[in-house]
Amino acid sequence: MSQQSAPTRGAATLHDVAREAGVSLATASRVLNGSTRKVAESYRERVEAAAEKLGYTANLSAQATARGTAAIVALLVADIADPYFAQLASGVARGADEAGLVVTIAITERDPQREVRLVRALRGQRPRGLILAASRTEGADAVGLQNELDAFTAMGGRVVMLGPSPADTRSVAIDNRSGAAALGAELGGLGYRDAVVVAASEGIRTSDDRLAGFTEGFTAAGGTVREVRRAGFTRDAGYAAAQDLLAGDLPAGTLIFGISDVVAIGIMSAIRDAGRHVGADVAVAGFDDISTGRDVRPGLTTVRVPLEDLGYRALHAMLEPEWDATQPSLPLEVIVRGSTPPRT
Amino acid sequence: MSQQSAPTRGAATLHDVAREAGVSLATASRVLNGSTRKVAESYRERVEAAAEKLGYTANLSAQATARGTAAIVALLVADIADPYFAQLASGVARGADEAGLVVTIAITERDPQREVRLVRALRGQRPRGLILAASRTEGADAVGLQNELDAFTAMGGRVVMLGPSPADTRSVAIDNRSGAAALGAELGGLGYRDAVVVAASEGIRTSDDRLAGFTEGFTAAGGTVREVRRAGFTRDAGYAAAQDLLAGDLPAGTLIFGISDVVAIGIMSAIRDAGRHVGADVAVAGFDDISTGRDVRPGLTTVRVPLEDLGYRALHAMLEPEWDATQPSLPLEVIVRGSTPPRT
DNA sequence: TTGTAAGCGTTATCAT
DNA sequence: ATGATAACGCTTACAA
Repeated sequence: MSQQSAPTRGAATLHDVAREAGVSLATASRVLNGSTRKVAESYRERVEAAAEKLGYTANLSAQATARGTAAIVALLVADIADPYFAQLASGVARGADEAGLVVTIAITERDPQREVRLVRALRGQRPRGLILAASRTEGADAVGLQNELDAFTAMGGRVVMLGPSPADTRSVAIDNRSGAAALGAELGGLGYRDAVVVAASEGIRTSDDRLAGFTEGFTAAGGTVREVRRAGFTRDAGYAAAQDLLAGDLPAGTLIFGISDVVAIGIMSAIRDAGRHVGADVAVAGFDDISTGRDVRPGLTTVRVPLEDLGYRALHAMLEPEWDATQPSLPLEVIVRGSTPPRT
Repeated sequence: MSQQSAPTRGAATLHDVAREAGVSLATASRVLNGSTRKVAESYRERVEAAAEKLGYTANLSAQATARGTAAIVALLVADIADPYFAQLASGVARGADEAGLVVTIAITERDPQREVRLVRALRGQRPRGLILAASRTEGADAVGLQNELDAFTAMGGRVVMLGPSPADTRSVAIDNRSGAAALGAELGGLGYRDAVVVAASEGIRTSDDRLAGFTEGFTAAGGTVREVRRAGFTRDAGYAAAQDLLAGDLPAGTLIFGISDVVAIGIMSAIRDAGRHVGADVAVAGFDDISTGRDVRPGLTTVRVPLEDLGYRALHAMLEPEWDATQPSLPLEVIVRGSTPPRT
């Protein structure tokens, strides 16, 4: 029945239901849409029957206009095809579903300007909250974003950031630094002595923290970070960086730490495409433990971040009436797999 | 600034803008929100200045109530963490962005009943359209869904299905059958003689078509499908099925065709965890060409489906005023990688 | 407990 | 070209 778009109006309205049930609009509203008010059982039944009969669904937009806020949570991610964000989104969606919220998703494409525009546009939905994954929190772009976010909170919206965030912003963070330090220590303990880090550009907190942590842990365990390569957070950036690295002379036994699993997986592919062997020849480690890491061979050594959970918690951080900034960080766990065999 | 929710109404309204600019509500509306009507340059400027000054953003809900339809497209996927759906979603998001639409996403968890509930809930948003990926189109559950969808189209909404769909429904489909046939033929040509297919349950069109096509092509090329294992569309289902298969006696040189790449990747992992070798020992092929397939080793032989593109096209199929059912299928291409080396 | 009616922020019709 | 003003579908004091 995809006939040429009919007069648009077709759905049964609350009005229709009320008439059908022979009650007032108010009564119908009270029984159908969450209200604490009581209504007589007989009426309730009639209204429900009428609603069912007419196939009534509340018009969320109208509800939102009347209430001033919509049962929506908006999620901003860099790239939904990236498993990292996809897993995060999955957790957000689960939490939202439980809370009766609809999830609206927007893709920033890692473009800060675009992100600002998106926030502004999403603000128009009057969502209950905004969840931002991977946003710049420093630098020139950050202030434009912050203005937009302030406008949003000023009108009663809640903002949650995943990862590092300004002091007065709700956030769900992990301790990138100590996680990376633990990874560095572990790898040092395994006998690795030379490492190259493929990181994102300086000024990106997540990257900076992981780099600093790793260096700290690895150095303490007797290793040396020979070089830091600046790439992005994508698989292809990792691939390219590794390709470049391999073109020079990369001593066998070197460890490459990719700032995220996605990057690390790109690195692994580059190594193999260059005819070298991941593990025995060049070791690789990542961070996040995205599910793909289980399926590549050798398995990718990494730091496990409960991504789904993170998304779920972000949603709840948004729901919470009061925000307690002193949230415990989520547990991080080093997972050693075949990509970093013990060096003896 | 997450102080206790301030005066709640905080955002500047069109009314405010109009007053600030000293024009009528109507004029302000005409300037700010797409209207073909003309308004004098001097007014236009004043309104725009006022809007800028006040940080005005149109209230989409109010707009939607007034217009009767929201600038929203709702997307239903089984699981957003699954790369197949994530890539699809990515294309939808891109198209929506270009068209000035917001994407709302809902997760069905492969539960038909849940899907019906979700469609009903989403209907409440009065979205411009609904894009369904991987829905049952037959069986008892399908009728409940169809009712819900009919109600939606009756009120002017558009429905697009990805994959097989009822005759009068807009859809973007690929020719699973011939793609799988081409794959089967190619693999037969490579020298494979015995295959096991890990499919989804019977009655799921996509699975049925791929199975039928593969069997057809493989048989014609001189091979035999020894067995069909029923699993699901997930990585873990593939893993489990393969584990089971390997527990019996699976002759070396057997080819396992996973009904989708996600399944095939699970199969590959199971094979390796069982201490056997993918490729030389047991060959594996999949379908979809999700990006992960590039990063596993050996690379996964598959049929390339332009997923991102598919999502993008679905969005456009929704936008199209008239729907021409005779759309050409998207091109499918067999990609042979290391998981199915030539058998000599 | 139930109903009346005044909003909510926009759009769109109809005069001017 | 501009401006009143009646919808849009729903919520929510305030009455009854």
